[in-house]
Amino acid sequence: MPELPEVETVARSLEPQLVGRAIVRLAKLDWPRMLTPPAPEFAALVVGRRIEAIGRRAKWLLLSLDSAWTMAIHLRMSGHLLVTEPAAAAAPHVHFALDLDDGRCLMFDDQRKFGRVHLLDPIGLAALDAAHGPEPLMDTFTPAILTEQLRDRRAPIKALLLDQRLVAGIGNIYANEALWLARIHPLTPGGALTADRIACLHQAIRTVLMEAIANQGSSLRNYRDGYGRRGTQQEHFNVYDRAGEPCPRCQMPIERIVVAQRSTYFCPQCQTMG
DNA sequence: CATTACCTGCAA
DNA sequence: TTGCAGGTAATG
Repeated sequence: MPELPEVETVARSLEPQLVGRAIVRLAKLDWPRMLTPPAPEFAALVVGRRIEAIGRRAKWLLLSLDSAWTMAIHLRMSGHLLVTEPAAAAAPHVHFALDLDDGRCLMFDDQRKFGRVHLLDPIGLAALDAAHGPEPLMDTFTPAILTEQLRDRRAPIKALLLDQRLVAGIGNIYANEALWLARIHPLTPGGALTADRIACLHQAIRTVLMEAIANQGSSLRNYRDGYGRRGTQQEHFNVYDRAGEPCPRCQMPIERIVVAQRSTYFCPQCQTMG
């Protein structure tokens, strides 16, 4: 469910609740395959440790412990994290919970069980970092870098935007929204985009992600922040999940096609291949 | 490269 | 009953 803006919102909402807290117990684990390493080793490495900082890389949440280890959490499609009273860990989709030293509990609720929690040493953390492309909201993401990434690529630009090795953190919603904003047809081969269109796309990616963060992300089904609050960006979608509705720019009905096995929404009039 | 698998729940 | 859902890894 969450893309970069949602994960960023979760990180910011968890920070005041978790930084400085110590982990006192692995309180629940009813879906063991979500955890690496396995529970006994995991518990031995985290119990008694303090959470020093919370960050994000791509769609991964990173909890730095006061040791060499980092807890890396991926919410995948339906996961969310909450800090609340320990009794709430009994809820049916809470698969993992850590008791904290303030009497509260960090819990991972995940209906579809795709989410993952990994404990990484510095080498593992470096590998995670290296597996992803530039962060689109950092200065390292430039039109020149994007041009480099798209050179000679024949795949549709929509598919390329979902590839985390090209640019980190974009998912299905914001790929659709960024292409609409840049007026680019989702089937345009990546390598066929001209320099000015790539510059436009670069700016569009940053704009849609920053706007979504300002609205605490999009809550369609499961997404909530670390306090259980919904985002409001879903109220501002221009094309996502709006097949048949008029394009906000030209009134032509939005179309739905499938690209890279994902629903793709676009305006057939104002989004072009060239 | 494109399928398929991983899971559950909801709406058509 | 079928298809679809904010993601990615593992297969052909």
